[in-house]
Amino acid sequence: MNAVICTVDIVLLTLGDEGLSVALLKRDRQPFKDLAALPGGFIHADTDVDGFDAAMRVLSSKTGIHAPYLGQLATFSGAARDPRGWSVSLAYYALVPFDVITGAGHPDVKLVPVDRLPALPFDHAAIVATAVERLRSKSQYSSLPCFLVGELFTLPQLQRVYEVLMGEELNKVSFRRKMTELDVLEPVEGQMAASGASRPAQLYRLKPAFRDQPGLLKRGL
Amino acid sequence: MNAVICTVDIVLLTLGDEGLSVALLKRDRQPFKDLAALPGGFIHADTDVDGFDAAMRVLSSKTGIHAPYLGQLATFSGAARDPRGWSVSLAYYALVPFDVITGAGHPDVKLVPVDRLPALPFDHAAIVATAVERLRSKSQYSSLPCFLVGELFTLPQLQRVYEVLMGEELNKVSFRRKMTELDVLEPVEGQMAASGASRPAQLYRLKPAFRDQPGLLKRGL
DNA sequence: ATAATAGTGTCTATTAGACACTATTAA
DNA sequence: TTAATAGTGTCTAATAGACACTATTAT
Repeated sequence: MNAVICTVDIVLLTLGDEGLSVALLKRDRQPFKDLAALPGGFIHADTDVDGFDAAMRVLSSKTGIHAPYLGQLATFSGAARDPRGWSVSLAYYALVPFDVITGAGHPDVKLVPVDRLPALPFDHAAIVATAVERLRSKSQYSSLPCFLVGELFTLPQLQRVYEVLMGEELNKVSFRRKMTELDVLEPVEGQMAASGASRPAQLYRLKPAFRDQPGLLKRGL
Repeated sequence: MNAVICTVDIVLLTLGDEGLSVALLKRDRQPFKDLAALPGGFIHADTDVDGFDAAMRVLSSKTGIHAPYLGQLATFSGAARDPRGWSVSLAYYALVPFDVITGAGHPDVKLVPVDRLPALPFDHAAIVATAVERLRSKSQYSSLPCFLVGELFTLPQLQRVYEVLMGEELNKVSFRRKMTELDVLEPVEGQMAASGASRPAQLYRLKPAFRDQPGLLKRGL
């Protein structure tokens, strides 16, 4: 009755010069050996506490990255998605600042813009699409995009992140009102970001209570 | 490496006189035999196409009910949730009009208000809580609650459903504006609902395109 | 006619966006 | 000083809610 392959797959997203990108890894075993795919692996029933724990293990062992945000995405399952048999993939999505990936210096990790994906094995294309959709949706009404910037950031930087995710320009006054309403940021006193030949911007960071999970707005934008 | 129990559990929700309620079934086997629990069962890797297919099978075989809405909720997993070992439960939630459950006449199915749940086996209490939260959240900005009323309904009936789910009274004019904006309903010409000694209300039904999935609002409420 | 609830027109309050103005830096 | 971008005050537009009025039924 039961002969199900149980795996975890991670959609590690970041925002770089080429837009929203996903981390892909060359597969080191069959099936689809040597193809670029999502970082993933089997559930280790003897050592993993639960799916989230397995996701953290897979993410850090395959990429060396500790993401500030890691959340359950959805579960992809069925007889057709893996040639080895009926399988379940617990898909998680992680958000991480660009320089955390480049800085981790894992040479196998390739960042690929989500709108220029190569053909992916299994149903990984659908998993990535679901993750992107989830991130874009949550960007409408939460502070989730804050996990794509570094620990310290300015409001103009953050606004540009929101704008890329939402695919539209945002009103500066409204955006700042919404950030105030979200109430997840605190200014870092005295510090300013060095920009070009213009006024430097106030630096902010996430309030401690929101470093692991986003804050939510009543009304979006 | 793999010895994972793969199951499906269904949170079947409906709206009755006692408020939002969940369908529980007396377990017919160990563990927790004879305790009330969510309808669930093992994945049948030899016959189920995928998790959704397994959820439909479990729902109809255990309760005899075909729900107008069935969606993936989340996946609950880990070493501790099932005494038999490391397990994965693909949790789905289903919405169904009250009279579909009572009319199906499955005597084992007990409807229990979600705010007066008995102690439940496994992590079923957490699964139900997640489903209720999801439904309440989606009620803010989608037509999901429409799946809790019958095929034909009036706007005052639907508004009462939204009010129960959201736990607050809604402005009649605003509610109707939002329903118009959602654009998922069509009036059933000529028909009126028989009420008491007052003006009968126009009957509506879901537009065919929205009979399987809800419509969404830009701005909530 | 009266009571009861459905449905709508319209005014007011709240929220979002446009726009302009001041602030602060490098060159 | 100018150029460039940060940050804010304030007016206008859009949206949501309050309230009252008309509509339609049973008694």
